[in-house]
Amino acid sequence: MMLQKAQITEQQLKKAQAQVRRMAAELERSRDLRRVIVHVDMDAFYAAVEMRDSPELTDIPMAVGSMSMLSTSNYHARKFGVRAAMPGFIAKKLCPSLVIVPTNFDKYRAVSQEIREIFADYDPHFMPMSLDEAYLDLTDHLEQRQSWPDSLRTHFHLIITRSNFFLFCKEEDSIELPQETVPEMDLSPVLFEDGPSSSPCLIHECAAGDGVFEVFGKSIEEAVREMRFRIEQKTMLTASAGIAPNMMLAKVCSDKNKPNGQYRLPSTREAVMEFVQNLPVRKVFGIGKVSEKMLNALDISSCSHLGQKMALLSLLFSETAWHHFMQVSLGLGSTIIPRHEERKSMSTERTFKELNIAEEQLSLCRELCENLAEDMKKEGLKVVTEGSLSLAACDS
DNA sequence: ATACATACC
DNA sequence: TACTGGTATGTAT
Repeated sequence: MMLQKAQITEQQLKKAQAQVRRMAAELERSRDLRRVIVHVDMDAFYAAVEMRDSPELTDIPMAVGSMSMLSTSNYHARKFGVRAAMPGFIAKKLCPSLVIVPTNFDKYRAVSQEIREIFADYDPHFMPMSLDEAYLDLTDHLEQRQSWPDSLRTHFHLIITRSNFFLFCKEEDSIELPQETVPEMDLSPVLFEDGPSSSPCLIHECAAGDGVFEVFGKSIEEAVREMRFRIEQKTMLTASAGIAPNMMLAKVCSDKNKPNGQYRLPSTREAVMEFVQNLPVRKVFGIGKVSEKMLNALDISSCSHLGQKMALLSLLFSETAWHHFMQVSLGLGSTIIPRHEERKSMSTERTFKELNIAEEQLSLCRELCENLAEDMKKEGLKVVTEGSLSLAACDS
C-alpha cells in the first residue's frame, strides 16, 4: 500500500479531491438528525452476573472463562491489565490472585431475557447485538412520553433497611399493599419481609422522606436513566448507554461514561462534527486492529485526520471501505435499526437446513472431524477449530 | 463460486 | 499445559 502511495501523482490526488467534495456534499444532504438512537451495554456483563451471585467475588479481581480464554473480567481485574479475549493463564501472570469462574451461559441468557423485556417497552423493534447489548430507536417512545402522566414514569426503588425490609415494585405483580402506603399509583407495589423483626411503619417513613419511588422526566436523558434504573432494579446489574442521532455514534457514546453511566450527543451537525473530530478511528465499529494499523501508517489516528485524507484513501482502499471511512469522518451512520424479525442470520441450523443436511450426516461429519483432530494431536499438530471444520465438511 | 481476511461480542 | 467459538461481511481469485 505504501508502494502504491508513492506512485500517486499530484494530478490523481487533485481529481480525487474533487470527487471527495462531491461525495461529501451528497452525504451531507442525506444527513438525518431526527432520530434518537440509543445503544445500551451491560457493564462487564458475565463478570457482573457472577459477582452478583457470589458475594465473595465482589472485592477481588475475577474473570469469567477458562485458563485458555477469558470472556470478560471485572473492573478490579482490569486494573491489572486483565482483558476480555485474553487467555486465562496469561491473565494469571499479570494478576496471580485472579479468580477465574467458568461461564454459565444459561444464566446469562436468562438475565438477557430480563433486560430485553425492558428494552421492548421502549422500542418493540430493538436490535439485540449480543446477550448484553442492544440498539434502540427511542424516537417514537419519546413522542408518546410527552403526553404521559407522572404515574407512567414512576418507578420504585429497592430499599434495604436496617431491619431487612424490602419494598419494590413490578407492574406485573398483583400482590396488594394497603392503600395508604403509596397513593395514586397505577402500579402495585409489592411488600415482603426478609427478617423476623420488621415493622410496616418503615414504609411510611421511606415513602415520605427517602423517596421510595422516583418520577422520571420526559426528556431523552430521563427516559434512558429510567431504563437503566429499571434494569438495575430487576437484575441488580448496571448498564451504560449512549444517546445519539445514529447507530455509529450511539455505540461510541455508550462507552464514554462506562461503567454505570450514559452520554448524550446532541442532535446538531455542529455537536456531531465536534465529537467526531477527536474520535480515535479504532473506537469506530468496523475498524479493528488491522484497519487501525493501515490508517496509522498513513498518519491517521483520529477521525479528523480521516476527513483530511479522504482523497488519498480513495486511491488506496476499496470503494466500500472508502465509503465507510467517508461516513465516519462526517459522523454519519444508520438511523434505521434493522428489525429484529427481519434480520436474517446464517445460523448453523439454517445452513444445515438449507443444505438439506440430515442430523445423521451431521453427526457423521462431527465424528470424522473428531477423529481427524485426534490424529492431528497425535502428530503434534495444533487443532484450531473443530466445530467449524464439521460445518465446512458439510458445506463441501 | 470459493477461499481467505477482518471484525465483532 | 493452556490463545475461543459463532456470525457477518469484505476482498481476492
